[in-house]
Amino acid sequence: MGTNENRMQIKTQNKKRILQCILEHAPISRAEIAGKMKISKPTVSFLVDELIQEKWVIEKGIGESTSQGGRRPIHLYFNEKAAYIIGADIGGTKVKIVISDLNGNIVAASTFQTEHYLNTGLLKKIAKEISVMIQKNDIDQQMILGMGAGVPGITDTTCGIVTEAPSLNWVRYPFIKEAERYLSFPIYVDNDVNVAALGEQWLGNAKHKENVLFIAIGTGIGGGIIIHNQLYRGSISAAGEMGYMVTDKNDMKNEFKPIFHRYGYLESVAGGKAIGDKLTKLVQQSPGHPLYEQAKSEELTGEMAFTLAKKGDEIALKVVDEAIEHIAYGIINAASLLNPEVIILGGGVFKSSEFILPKLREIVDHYLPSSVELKISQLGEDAGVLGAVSLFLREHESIINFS
Amino acid sequence: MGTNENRMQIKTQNKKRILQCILEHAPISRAEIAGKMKISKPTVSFLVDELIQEKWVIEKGIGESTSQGGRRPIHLYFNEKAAYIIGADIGGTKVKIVISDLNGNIVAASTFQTEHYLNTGLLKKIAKEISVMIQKNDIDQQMILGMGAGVPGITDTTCGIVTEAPSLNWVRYPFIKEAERYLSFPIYVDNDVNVAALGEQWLGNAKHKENVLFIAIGTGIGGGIIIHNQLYRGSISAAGEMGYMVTDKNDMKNEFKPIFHRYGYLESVAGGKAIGDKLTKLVQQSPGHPLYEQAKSEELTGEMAFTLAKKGDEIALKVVDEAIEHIAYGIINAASLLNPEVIILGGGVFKSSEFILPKLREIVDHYLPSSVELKISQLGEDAGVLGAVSLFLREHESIINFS
DNA sequence: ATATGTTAGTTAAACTACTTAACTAACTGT
DNA sequence: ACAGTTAGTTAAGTAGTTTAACTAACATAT
Repeated sequence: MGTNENRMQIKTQNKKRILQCILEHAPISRAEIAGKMKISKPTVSFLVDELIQEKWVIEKGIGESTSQGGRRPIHLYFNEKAAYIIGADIGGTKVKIVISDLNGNIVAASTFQTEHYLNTGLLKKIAKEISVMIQKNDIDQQMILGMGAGVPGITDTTCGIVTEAPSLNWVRYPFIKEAERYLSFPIYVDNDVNVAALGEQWLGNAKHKENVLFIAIGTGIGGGIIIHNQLYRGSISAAGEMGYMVTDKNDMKNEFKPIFHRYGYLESVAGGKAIGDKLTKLVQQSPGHPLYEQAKSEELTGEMAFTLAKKGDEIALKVVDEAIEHIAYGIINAASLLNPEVIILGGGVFKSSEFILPKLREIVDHYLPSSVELKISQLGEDAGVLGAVSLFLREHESIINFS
Repeated sequence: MGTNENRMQIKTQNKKRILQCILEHAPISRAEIAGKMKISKPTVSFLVDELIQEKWVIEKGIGESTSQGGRRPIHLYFNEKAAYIIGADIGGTKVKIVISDLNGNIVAASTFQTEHYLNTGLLKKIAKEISVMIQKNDIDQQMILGMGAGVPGITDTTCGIVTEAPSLNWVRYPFIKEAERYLSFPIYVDNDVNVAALGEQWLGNAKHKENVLFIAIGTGIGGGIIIHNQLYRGSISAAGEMGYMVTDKNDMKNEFKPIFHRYGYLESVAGGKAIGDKLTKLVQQSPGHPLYEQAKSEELTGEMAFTLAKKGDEIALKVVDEAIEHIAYGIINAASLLNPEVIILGGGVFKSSEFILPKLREIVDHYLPSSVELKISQLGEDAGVLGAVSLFLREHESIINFS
């Protein structure tokens, strides 16, 4: 009957704030915390003692007195090894799983190809893989807090259902419900790009930025938006769908047919697949081109286009430059609207970042009134898994849940 | 020394939540509040009694028992007349001021032309106008909580400085500091479009929507973004600058020169001024056109273009249709990225909404995968002033400050 | 009419988690 | 060794909440 919510809340809240403070400013003393957080010294001492008992915090070493003397402070540290979290990046071609500590240090990692398990139960395989990782690394089962996962599709994060993930053949797939059949800890899912954005904000190039746009350019083009330090998913989890942007009004009318839903204009002219297709088409019309024969029998890829372009191939250069231009206008549009502190570029295409970034910057800086920081994903391949860990940390209601 | 912040906070917070609950669900009883908010009955009773003492809440009438009997509940109402707030919409051509009660009912309104007071102290005039309004309507000075204001320019809301407002000749104008010279209550400023967005969310077509995009198309084009029920201003207060969007890659390269800063591509092809200019140019080349002579001596306006287009004039129709197309692509781009619940169209151009809206809807619905609610501003001319009132209510730290 | 059950709102006591004030511990400099 | 300073603890007090038990006011059935 009734709840202690009000009374409880204030204590839990203070505890969380103190833990957050220790995490950010370690090493730090009890006295310093009391000063910073405007909580009285006895309260801080009491709550810190509880946190130490619960293993979230450790005392280690003592600091120096000031020049005016005084007792030396006891250093408090966040105990990053207090618990572990699983991060899973489920892609169309491969699945990446890590076990991470609370500071995002990867203590174990594993990868497998998606295709072999698409029909035989992907989550069963994931659970098995996790159990192997736990055993191999001799981790206490009890110390695993839970799992975060990123999936390539529209996800209803509140009920844990993947609305649509074409590359996994999932439609209204009850991800969390399925996962809970094999895994006995709490699980959270979100779109892979959103998750990657969280990763970059936690440990990458968007650290300490309140408003972030993460743009992933792989086969298609997607965006993850962080606003006021919070993931913004939109009214129906469709925020960040940059692939649907229109950067050329006339081209739009002449060539583009929005017949295939889930496939937007910008993707159709600047996505990885689109670049590959266009290259294939042009090379097929150019006898004498080094890939002329190859292009007759198979589709060339976007990656090939960038490799060729870097070598100075004119056809590839043309294809690539045009794609870059479209992306630049997409970025201008997004930045005009969102005015983020930083825009992070990720996804497969950006392995050629040294090649692309200067070109992008030139166009963007030229047309945008207020300049934006434009950076490449710092975590690269790990953005997904670490973001998944971050997702868990943010969503899970526990002492460790910072906002 | 030290603060009672922790203890105080929880009480104030509960009080605010209760007041908010009464505001939303009036008439409501103490018992109902206790149930809804999960606060114990004695606490609710105590806090409600305080709120009644402070005049925020009034008891009025009693409700019916349930069919199973029981004491009849006492109806609690939010006392919308507990205090009054000034809302000011400062435009390039006119200034509109209202005195509003706490529910946004306008109890007094006044308007004057901006130009006469641009150099002789706009804020002094505003203060004078307010004082006249207060006297005329016999309002107790003490009951005025403060003022919110919207200005047509980039505004640093944290320190109350208008960074740039071309139509007012303001550069780094210390708005709040100036205002406080003449007015003795707290004041908040923000960009006019942001403020209008707040207005629509409070009392207009965006009511109860968490994520809103307000697009104002007047001389230029601007946007106001509400995300997670909070105004999103961007990293340097430049969010929503939709005027800088690019909807036509080639046109961009050929014609558009971003020479004049603070003037974007989309504005340059679809803003009110741009429409007028284009019409003028085309009419000048069309001898026999009803406005042929007029166009030689003066610039035609965007409004004229719409009036003509509605009558079926082919030249105007062409100009207007092209602008609408650009705006539609702008909306598609914005909606792709933001996926808001609703997009509200406001600003001068949308006096011709019956004409424009169907055309816009057709293009947008055709190219956007997830359909968006596209609506005209419900508050119209009052969006600014009422939004300004809402701005005050949100920003001001008082019992009335809901989030 | 009266008894019974139900719901609204109040009162009194208990409890939680905070604060202040005064303490001890441990250090620097003269 | 003594004064001055800072870190952390202890003890008492306080604010704001809760629970439990109350009164008030109603409907329905006997």
